[in-house]
Amino acid sequence: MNRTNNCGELTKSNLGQTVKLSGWVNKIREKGFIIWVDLRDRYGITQLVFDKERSNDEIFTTASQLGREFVIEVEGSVIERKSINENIDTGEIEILVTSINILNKSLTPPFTIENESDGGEELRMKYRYLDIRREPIKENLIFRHSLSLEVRNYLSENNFIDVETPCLIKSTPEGARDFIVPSRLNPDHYYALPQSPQIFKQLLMIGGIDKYYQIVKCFRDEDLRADRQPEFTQIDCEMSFVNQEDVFQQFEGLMKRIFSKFLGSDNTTFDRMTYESAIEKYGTDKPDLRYELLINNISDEVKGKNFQIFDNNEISVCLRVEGKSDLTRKEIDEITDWVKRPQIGASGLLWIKHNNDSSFKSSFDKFFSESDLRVISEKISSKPGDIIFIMSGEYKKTLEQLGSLRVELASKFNLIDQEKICPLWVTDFPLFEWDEEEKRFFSMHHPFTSPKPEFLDILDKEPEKVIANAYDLVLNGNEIGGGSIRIHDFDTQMKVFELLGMSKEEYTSQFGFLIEALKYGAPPHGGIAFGLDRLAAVLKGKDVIRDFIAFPKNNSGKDLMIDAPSKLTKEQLKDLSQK
RNA sequence: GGUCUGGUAGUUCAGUUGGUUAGAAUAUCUGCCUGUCACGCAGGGGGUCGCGGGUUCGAGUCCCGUCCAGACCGCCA
Repeated sequence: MNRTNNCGELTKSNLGQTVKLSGWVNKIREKGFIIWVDLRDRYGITQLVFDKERSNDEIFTTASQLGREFVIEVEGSVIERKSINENIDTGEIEILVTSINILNKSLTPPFTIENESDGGEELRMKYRYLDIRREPIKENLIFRHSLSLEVRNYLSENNFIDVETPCLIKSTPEGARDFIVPSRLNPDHYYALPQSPQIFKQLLMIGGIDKYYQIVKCFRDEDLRADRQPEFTQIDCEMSFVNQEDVFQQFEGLMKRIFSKFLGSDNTTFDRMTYESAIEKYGTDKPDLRYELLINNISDEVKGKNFQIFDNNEISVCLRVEGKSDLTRKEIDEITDWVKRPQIGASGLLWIKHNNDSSFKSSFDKFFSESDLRVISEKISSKPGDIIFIMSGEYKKTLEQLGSLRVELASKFNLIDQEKICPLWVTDFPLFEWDEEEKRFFSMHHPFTSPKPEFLDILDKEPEKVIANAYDLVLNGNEIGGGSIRIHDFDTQMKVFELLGMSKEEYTSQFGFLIEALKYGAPPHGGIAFGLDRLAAVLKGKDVIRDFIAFPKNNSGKDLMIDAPSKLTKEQLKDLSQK
């Protein structure tokens, strides 16, 4: 059975050797007297040749009966090709087959097993095992392996140890919806699958494991997106006796190693920005710094001209797009329609053209004279040839809408330098977020995030103003990781639970074990978690994480291949004491 | 929970104002082919137009409902 070589390695240097290969029939080309078969395995493609002169009849007949994706094993000699195929590594040689064994037949696959498959998403997911035979998917899985190996090596070299934490844990109401698992032995009681090993890693710190990591599955029962799966993998890390700066240094090291190994970039610089200025300048907490296109606040400049939109709104902000003053009315209308879609929800879009002849033209000329427009132009340093898009409205909403437009315009006008790598620490997140519906505070990160010490004295009085020791790592506009310095002090933790509207009974029953643990010498600690699936996709410049996961779920959380989730039998339900 | 887009041959898609036998490419099958590698040439087979109802002389096309898929909003501590 044993193959002597794989299908990706034979070259001219192997000429004359007798080899044995195994694999799948990728493609058959028949020309009457001669048959070529592209044999494919994980490592590549090798061309087999059968012909009426050099092969015996039996072998030639067998070859003529092959179909796509048949699994075969062949023996033969490595010979030089008469015409070279420069597209593949083995293109200089072929195998003149002397014996062939069909190990398994195959139905004709429902889509082509090629780099650019003709198969749609749904089919590829249903027959994922065939999809994985395709080079791009296979390469993604291999890449993911290399990435996670590199992460393990770095963390292990830096004294982190891999500790496994349980998957059947306790449900908590805070945060994302839990996936629930009924307990057969304890009727009416339920486990939850972890949204992250958060509390366990903190308990490991209290247990004296001062540097922990785990590449771990996490589960969140929320709606999916192209970059979000209900089960996903985190690189989960925690360290004791550290502050935010220590965490940054440690994980910039990890990222630099990854960028160097996988992107060939040896001197990436990490920017830093507070949450507040990210929102102000980019309208998002995950700015893409590969292009400029900053948001400018022109509220002061535009007020007082009797133009209601500007006068009555909280904020007026603009984007200056270089060299686009020649956009037509139709093009501007299209952009306006884009921001007015319900997904963005803007009520409109105003514009000023800074024409090439230095004159100005705007969509609100009725209210603004040329010199009024010049004031705005000077404020944001526009140049002849630029166009300025303006939105007005409520503070955060408007910034976010213009932020969405910023991303859209960057891609529409090709402003993104794909070669750039722009990692950014976003820092100083608020500790709490006010929820208007439930009329209470929620943790912006999670309830174990520590407030910055200088805000401790206003924690009670003005919780909305408290800044947390929390941070995200953003790469090219994607949130690839996030973490915080945790609360290690018993009193502060109780205070935070109370501010979240929890009674002593509630937080004791939900997090009693953690509160108890904080009383037994909890060290100061903090950490970070990276989304491995997303990191892999972002490093490869892809938006969709599904193809970096061997067996992903679809848009509605289903696995189309195994047909999950599915109904249970009455017997199973009875066992679980469920109705 | 919501918005949008799509569902026609194994597959990817086209299908005009509602009008003859629903097309193309590719895959598949047969024959031919003395060096192919997106091989080529000739021919054949292949359709519940997602499903249900309605309008109409007549529906792939229009209307209503429903299912499925994808993108997004809400959601994702």
